[in-house]
Amino acid sequence: MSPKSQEDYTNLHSISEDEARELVKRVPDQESVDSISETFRALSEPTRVKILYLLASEEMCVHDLTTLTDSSQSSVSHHLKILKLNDLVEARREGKAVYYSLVDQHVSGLFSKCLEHVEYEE
Amino acid sequence: MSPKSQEDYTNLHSISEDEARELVKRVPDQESVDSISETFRALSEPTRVKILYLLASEEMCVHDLTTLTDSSQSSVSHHLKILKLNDLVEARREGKAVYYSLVDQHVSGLFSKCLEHVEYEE
DNA sequence: TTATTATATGAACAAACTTTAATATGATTC
DNA sequence: GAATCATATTAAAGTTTGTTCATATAATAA
Repeated sequence: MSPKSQEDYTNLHSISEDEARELVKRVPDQESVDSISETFRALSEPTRVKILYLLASEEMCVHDLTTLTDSSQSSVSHHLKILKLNDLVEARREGKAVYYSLVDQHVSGLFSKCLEHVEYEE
Repeated sequence: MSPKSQEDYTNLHSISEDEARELVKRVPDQESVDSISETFRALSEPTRVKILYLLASEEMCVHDLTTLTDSSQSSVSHHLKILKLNDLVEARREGKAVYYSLVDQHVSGLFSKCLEHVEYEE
């Protein structure tokens, strides 16, 4: 798991100590686990999901994102900041407007996978 | 976006009204957006991420998940409940123990995609 | 039946998150 | 430079989330 995690695998019930060691190897280290969960957290809010779906097609200014997501300007700005901090979107300024776009295409992949799951739940 | 969302696309800045209508069609309806963000929320906590990585290999009882994630029994139970409510894991009882396992393989796919992104950020 | 083991649940508290309102900053136009 | 437009930031308020502690339930063993 991580260098600091305890490694006392005596007292396991459903798996052996050896299995435990193998399984734990397949869990990313703590830093990666934290990055993964932070990324998912950035994707865990409806307005942010909408923003990313809109940006999946093309870049857009904040004003238009505000209109199309039916949220307040301030709220959209806050959400964009969170997405940016997680390297999901990037911004470029052109005159008074700031245009946001997706950083990479992994996001779209994540959404497809997530939709597959959601639809699987039915 | 959703049947209830406003559809006043006059006053857009960076895209045309027609583009707006096209883009909005590509955003899932509100219910799907909510499901997607809820699923991501379930994945947005480090202990839950670890649990899912462990279960990706094989089913496991709560006690062993508690040991391997280095969390308290109560905390793991609460997390498992959230994962179950989101149809990410399922449980079967065998004697005193309850064994949890992944519901489907989409989760592993989601993790790979997310790791790709996290590593891309570097 | 009582005790023990494994897991789940409920309440309480702190920490984190989201929204709003007000204001600040940056860029353009008059 | 003053006014305006687009976006960002800050602080405050309300809400949600995660942990812990205590306790409940379920199954088995003594």
